[in-house]
Amino acid sequence: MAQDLKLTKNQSLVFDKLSAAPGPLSAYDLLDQLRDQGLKAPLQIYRALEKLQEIDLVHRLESMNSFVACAQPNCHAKTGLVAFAICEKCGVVSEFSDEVVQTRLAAWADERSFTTTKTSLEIRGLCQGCG
Amino acid sequence: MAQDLKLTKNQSLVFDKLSAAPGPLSAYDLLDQLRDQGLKAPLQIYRALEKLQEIDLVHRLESMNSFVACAQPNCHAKTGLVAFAICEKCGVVSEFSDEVVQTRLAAWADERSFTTTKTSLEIRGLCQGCG
DNA sequence: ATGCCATACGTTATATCATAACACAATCCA
DNA sequence: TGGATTGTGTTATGATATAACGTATGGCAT
Repeated sequence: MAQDLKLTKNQSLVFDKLSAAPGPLSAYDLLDQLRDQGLKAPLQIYRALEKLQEIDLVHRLESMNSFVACAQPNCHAKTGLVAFAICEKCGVVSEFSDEVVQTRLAAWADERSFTTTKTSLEIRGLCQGCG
Repeated sequence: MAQDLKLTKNQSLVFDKLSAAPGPLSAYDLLDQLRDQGLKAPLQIYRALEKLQEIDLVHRLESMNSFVACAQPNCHAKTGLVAFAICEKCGVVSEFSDEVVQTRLAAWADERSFTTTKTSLEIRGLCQGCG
């Protein structure tokens, strides 16, 4: 509910749902949960998600086709690297960032004149509680 | 065509196609290309891919729902970390591995008693030729 | 305010990716 | 040789994502 200032109605609905959720949600999970508020079609969700990702309020988890609210808005998205640890049992996602990894990958890219636009780093496994 | 020794017919067909391809292929790309050889249903492809991934001959690119043959079979899959740089223009995928990144992620996990089963690391952008 | 432009919205249809469930065949190996 | 495991073929269905179209809304320069 925080910085909804610039957000449109659909974007706010989607962001608020994601923020309140205990774990990642798929686009269709979101759609199901937002039918009450008048959303009816997948595109309404996907468009909101697209915008939210652009402004780094939401991240997409590539390995599970789902989405999470950013844990620290305006924080480490700027660093260019956001990483996730995903518990395959309880579904909890931990977002983190690591300078060393980031630097290392930047060096790899630089050596090869590779221009990075987006990096996704996802660790799957079992969290402390579930392991 | 290399170590097909243990592979079944479908697995070989899929692996050979992927090995010969200049870039990643989706399951349905593979299906289209293998209809001549008698494959008819998506499941035949997915099952072969599943097995090939288990034995580390094939990797899945999470960020694009497609698959590549492993560049160095029996090599850095063992290290527990395989990374990919994907050119969004020409589609070329570079597979690499990095000890430092791997160590760093292992440390992160260890500190939190997170048991890693699989890590995916994908860098998207433009390769030297396309940048 | 008026007009323009960019962005967002709503809707229908369709494309793309992936698995469930079931029956049968091949292979391993005790 | 027979039981277990793994692979196969097939049909059906589920899940994820985008194309294409027209309308509406909001910022902002004139």
